[in-house]
Amino acid sequence: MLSKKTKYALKALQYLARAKDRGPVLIAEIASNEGIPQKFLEAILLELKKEGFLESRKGKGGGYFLGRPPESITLGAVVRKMEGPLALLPCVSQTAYRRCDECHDERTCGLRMVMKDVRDRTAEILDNMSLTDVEDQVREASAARTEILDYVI
Amino acid sequence: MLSKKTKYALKALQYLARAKDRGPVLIAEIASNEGIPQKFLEAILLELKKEGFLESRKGKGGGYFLGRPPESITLGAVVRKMEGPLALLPCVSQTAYRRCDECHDERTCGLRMVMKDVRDRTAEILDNMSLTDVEDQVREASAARTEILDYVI
DNA sequence: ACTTACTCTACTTTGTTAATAGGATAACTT
DNA sequence: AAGTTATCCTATTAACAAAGTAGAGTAAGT
Repeated sequence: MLSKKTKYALKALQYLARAKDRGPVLIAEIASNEGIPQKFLEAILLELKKEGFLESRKGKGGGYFLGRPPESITLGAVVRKMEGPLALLPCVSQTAYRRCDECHDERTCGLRMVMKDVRDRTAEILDNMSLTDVEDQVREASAARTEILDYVI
Repeated sequence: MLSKKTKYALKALQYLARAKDRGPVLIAEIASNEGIPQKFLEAILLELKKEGFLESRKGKGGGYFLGRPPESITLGAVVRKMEGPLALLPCVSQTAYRRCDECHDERTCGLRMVMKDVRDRTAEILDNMSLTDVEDQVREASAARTEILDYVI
């Protein structure tokens, strides 16, 4: 399971992607609209800023906004930053490889082969899914729902 | 990442799958061969027994052995038992669904759609991978390695 | 100067992970 | 029946991470 911190980070980024033409957005606005504790969100946004995902302005008219175009921010990058490696075992992580100390021979570890497969598929999905892609999916899904409703009515 | 507990459980089950024609195996043997703290492993095996994956006999000649045929024990089932749901968000878990309290509308949550996809692919791999399948994969990989060596020599 | 809003440090609470210690119980052997 | 073997069970622990909270500091606009 993703931690709440990671989920909050993703929600906030999506919010800011949707608001990208409105200028800086207040932490308070994101917090209240997305149901995130404000103080906790402050820390999260700061972390995202340090990574370059976000920028901010202080004082009146200030707030947070995307630091890079939304199509260049992938869920994979965000999850890795907040949660750590996608892999289920250290020995199959691309970004944070570590040997399993109990393992005799990595090359013939069955568990490793399976978990590598899981990691690769997860990475394939998350690394190819940008904030823009997510919004597009939402729009498609909403459109499909509306069509169904039209048909029913 | 999987917890060590889960990894130990999987290693122990694989060990017992390989030893399935040798009768009961001592906790101490598994612990020393797989590099697992013995007392910790005791608790893990007990848990696996309660779930029906294992059976045991006490006293001399006793030990642990598989409670079901190895082809019927999937990595998915073991991971779910030891680690909890495969899903990255509670709202996409098949086995332990729970609403995300901050979420406005589950049907149009972009995050949910993506994470459902990740869950489904993970489940597809792990639920179709039995202890026997893992061993078969290992054998295949070893055979391939040997062929390459033969070729090189 | 005043207000606004992000920034930073420190702390708390709660829960989980990864064990360890020690005795109880069951089964087999002699 | 006594002794040995090996699992079973309860309790405790240290270390760490998750999910916040409190409060003062700093930069920017009016």
